[in-house]
Amino acid sequence: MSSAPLATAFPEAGGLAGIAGVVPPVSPESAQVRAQLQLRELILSGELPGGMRIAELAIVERLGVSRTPIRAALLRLEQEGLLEALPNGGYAVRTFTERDISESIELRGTIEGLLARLAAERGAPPVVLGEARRCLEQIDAFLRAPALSETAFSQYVALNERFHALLREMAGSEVITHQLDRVMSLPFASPSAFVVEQADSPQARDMLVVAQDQHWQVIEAIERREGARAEGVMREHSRIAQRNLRLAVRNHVGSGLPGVQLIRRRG
Amino acid sequence: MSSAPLATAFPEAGGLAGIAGVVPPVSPESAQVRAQLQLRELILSGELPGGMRIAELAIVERLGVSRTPIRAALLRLEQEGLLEALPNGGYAVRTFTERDISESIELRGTIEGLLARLAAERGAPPVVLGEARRCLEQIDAFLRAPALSETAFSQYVALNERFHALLREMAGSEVITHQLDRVMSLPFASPSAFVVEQADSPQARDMLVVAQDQHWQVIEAIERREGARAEGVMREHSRIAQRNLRLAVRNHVGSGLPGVQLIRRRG
DNA sequence: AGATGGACTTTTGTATACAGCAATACCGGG
DNA sequence: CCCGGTATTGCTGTATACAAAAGTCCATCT
Repeated sequence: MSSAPLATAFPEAGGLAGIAGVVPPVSPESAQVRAQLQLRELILSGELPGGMRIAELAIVERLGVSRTPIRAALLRLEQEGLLEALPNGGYAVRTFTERDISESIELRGTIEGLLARLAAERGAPPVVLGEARRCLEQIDAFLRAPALSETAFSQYVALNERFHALLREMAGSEVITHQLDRVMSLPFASPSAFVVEQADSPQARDMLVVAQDQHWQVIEAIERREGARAEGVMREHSRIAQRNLRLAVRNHVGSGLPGVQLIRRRG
Repeated sequence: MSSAPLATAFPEAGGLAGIAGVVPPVSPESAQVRAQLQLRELILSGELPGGMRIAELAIVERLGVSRTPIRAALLRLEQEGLLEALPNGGYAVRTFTERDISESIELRGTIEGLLARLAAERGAPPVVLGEARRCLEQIDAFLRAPALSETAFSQYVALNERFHALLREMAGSEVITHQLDRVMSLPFASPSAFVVEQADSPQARDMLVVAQDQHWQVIEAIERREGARAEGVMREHSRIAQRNLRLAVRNHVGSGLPGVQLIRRRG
């Protein structure tokens, strides 16, 4: 607190960090981005529990950066939906009811449906379609095995996200894609949010088989210019996540799942 | 620039404002909010034309507030979609193609459709339904006149927005409503964006009659728990805005419409 | 005892200084 | 005349000082 003149000697590490060593010099990004990432990490890991008031100075001490980048990070996290602004200044860690998450997923499915329909109606670029097919073929290869290893699952997640990204690209709509990104930044709204959680469940593979079939049907619908079908399939596709959400909440699973502590019973 | 020591003598007005009188002491809000509102105003009025790079210092001089609240305002306007962040720091005023706007409207219609469906499926609170009916009856009263005055139009706009707000309330979904708000903050995505523009058109009243019919049909669908119908009507309802957009662009109308300068030919 | 007032503390809002970075312009050499 | 390198300038990122507002706690008065 009294080492002000020294601070500028550590411009990259910033403020107390270089002195107290509170934070290892982790990433080369700007302090703002680092603060944002670290804060998100702290929230999702449960160290900053849902409902807790966030004071800037506390974060300053914790992350070893000055208030300015912290404020920016807090603002961004608020826009992202992880924090809520309190009436008289300051922020609190937001909590989510099961219903909130369910609605996020429904919204995600609706927007993905819109994108799929647009892709079908306008026609998707053949290159992207080709990439999507190849992506799906890779998933097919994974699913050929009767049981899936841990790593197979995480690779599925990667391919799944890639496929969804390609789908967004097919519609060629910057505006809608951008808004979809916003929705997916909400906890658990992303397509693969609960996949890993179900990895050891006996029906886990079957669930993926169903999802993968929907992937193929969407591609087919888009190629055949069947807009309504493409939209419908994507909406239904999102409801797999709904089921997984319900399972996760029922079974109290998910101690390993980052962010579960933010789920509040009753809303 | 050189009056630094004096600045703190004008805490409320802030910095240069109290000295140069660049800005009348308009509102009692915080400097941040004021800056955000004024900046939006400057952008939508075309004083900061589309594509223009925004330097913080320039805004500081213009608004007479220090960099801190300006930065916050810029960040918020970026999230809002009016500015885009440049790769090497700083912002530029975003421009929109006709297609961008069309997609914003389509997205708005899709989300409103989702909300209408949810309201129908879950059942809307009778109180809100009642308010909506009364709102629509007021619009009916306006439309009884064969031709509409300027003020009648602006009152229509107010009632229209109120109706759409009530519709959002019916679904009772905070998450989705919040995202819809985000979408509607994009220029021209709001339900009444182009209504006023068509005020002097001969078919103006007819357009409103059609829109008002859709309003009633949505309410009826929600009351009868007809989810798919409610959704479909709301989607189609948004396409009136699509038509108005096309008209406005074709006729080069809209010199009075705030933000038209942001529409870029070709995308 | 309870309420009320006031001092104190905590926290955010705002202004501003400083450093690094990037673009640009200018100058010298080929 | 053109090219390359360097100085300059302007801008953002960061830190921090200061002020105002909100909350807190205690003492005093009713």
